[in-house]
Amino acid sequence: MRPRAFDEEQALDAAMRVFWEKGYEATSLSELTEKMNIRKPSLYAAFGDKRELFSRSLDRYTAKHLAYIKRVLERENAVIPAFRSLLYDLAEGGSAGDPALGCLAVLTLDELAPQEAAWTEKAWAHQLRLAELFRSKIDEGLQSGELAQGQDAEALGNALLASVIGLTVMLKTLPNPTFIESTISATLTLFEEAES
Amino acid sequence: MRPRAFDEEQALDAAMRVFWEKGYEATSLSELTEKMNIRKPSLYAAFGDKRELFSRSLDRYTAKHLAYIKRVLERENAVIPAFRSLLYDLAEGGSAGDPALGCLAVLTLDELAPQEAAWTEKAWAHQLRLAELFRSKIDEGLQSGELAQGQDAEALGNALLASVIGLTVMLKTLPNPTFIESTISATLTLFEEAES
DNA sequence: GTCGTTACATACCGATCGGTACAAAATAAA
DNA sequence: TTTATTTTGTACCGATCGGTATGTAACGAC
Repeated sequence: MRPRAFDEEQALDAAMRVFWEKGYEATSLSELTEKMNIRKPSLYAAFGDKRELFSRSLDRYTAKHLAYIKRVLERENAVIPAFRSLLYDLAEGGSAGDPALGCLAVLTLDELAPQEAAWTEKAWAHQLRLAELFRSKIDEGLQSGELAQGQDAEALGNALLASVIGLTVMLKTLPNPTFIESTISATLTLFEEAES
Repeated sequence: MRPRAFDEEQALDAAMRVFWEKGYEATSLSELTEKMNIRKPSLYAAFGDKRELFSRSLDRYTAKHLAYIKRVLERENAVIPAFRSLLYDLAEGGSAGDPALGCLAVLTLDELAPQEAAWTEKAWAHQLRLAELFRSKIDEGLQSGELAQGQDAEALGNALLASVIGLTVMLKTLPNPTFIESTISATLTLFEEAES
């Protein structure tokens, strides 16, 4: 009967951001309630416990992240420029504008792999969706003739995903721009035609 | 005057292993003392606090890891087979024999980047040493004629490092072998000659 | 207005966290 | 054998952890 004094999605966004910055273990309820600007009982009433809150944060993150990657890949029709655009976008911090933030799904894989199977499965499923996205974009290039026949779109997509993950992790330390630049340009040579 | 009842390096190895499996935050002193098989006062006398113990564990890890990578790359004279060997070795769990363990240096970058600059600098310095190792191996291939001239050894090394990091993270969820196999084979096409 | 219900803030819970005081035990030097 | 010194195990410290009991405030229904 008494209405919520806070916006649930807004609070969830704040929680997602904290988990994104610090990971699950290093995030305390005190910091969560502070950044979400609600008190603990409200948090527990609306989201359950810390684990459920993280789970919902991760869901929200992967949904937004997938949409963001899809959007970036669609900015360019041609495949190689599209991936070049994606890689440079990531280097500049992607949707959040901060390269040092990294990726919550990757952090979940890395930090929580041994201990929380359900979460790492979520995070991995997200990577598989990205791989599928990559593959379908590459398929477009194969059909349009931009890419030479004989390349394995799925394998290439997987390799690009590995590169994206690796690059994302490296960016957390803000390496110098020439390092990033050279890494990206070499990564894009994955698209060069293989001479069987 | 009273001698140590435990071997310091052995205890440090045990600590390193726990941090490696769980990360810094999720590792408690209780678990450390249990796995190291020493009591807390002994731990603090020998290693300082938890942070110093982690720091020494990380140093030990990077030293061993660098030596391991170097060893693997030297197993094959030719560059491409050497990197193929490295990637498949990682897929089978590397020196520890467990792919799901991942890499402590990568985990440090990912988990501790915002909060502990000294550690992430150490972890990043390690990645730079790996990149340099990759570059010098690639240079060998350029000089021997195995690789076509005109390739940027440093850029290629960086891109391979990104792939290795990404692959390592992916392996923490034990994806199916065909996924890994296709990722590796596509990654190795980085060595295909670029047609300027 | 009154009532029923919900969300709110405060204040608290046991458990565990990282870290230490202290005294017994073990050794090398004398 | 005594003594000085270090390590050891136990038992404990304050702080913080995730999570909750409780009473009050704010609304919709009537």
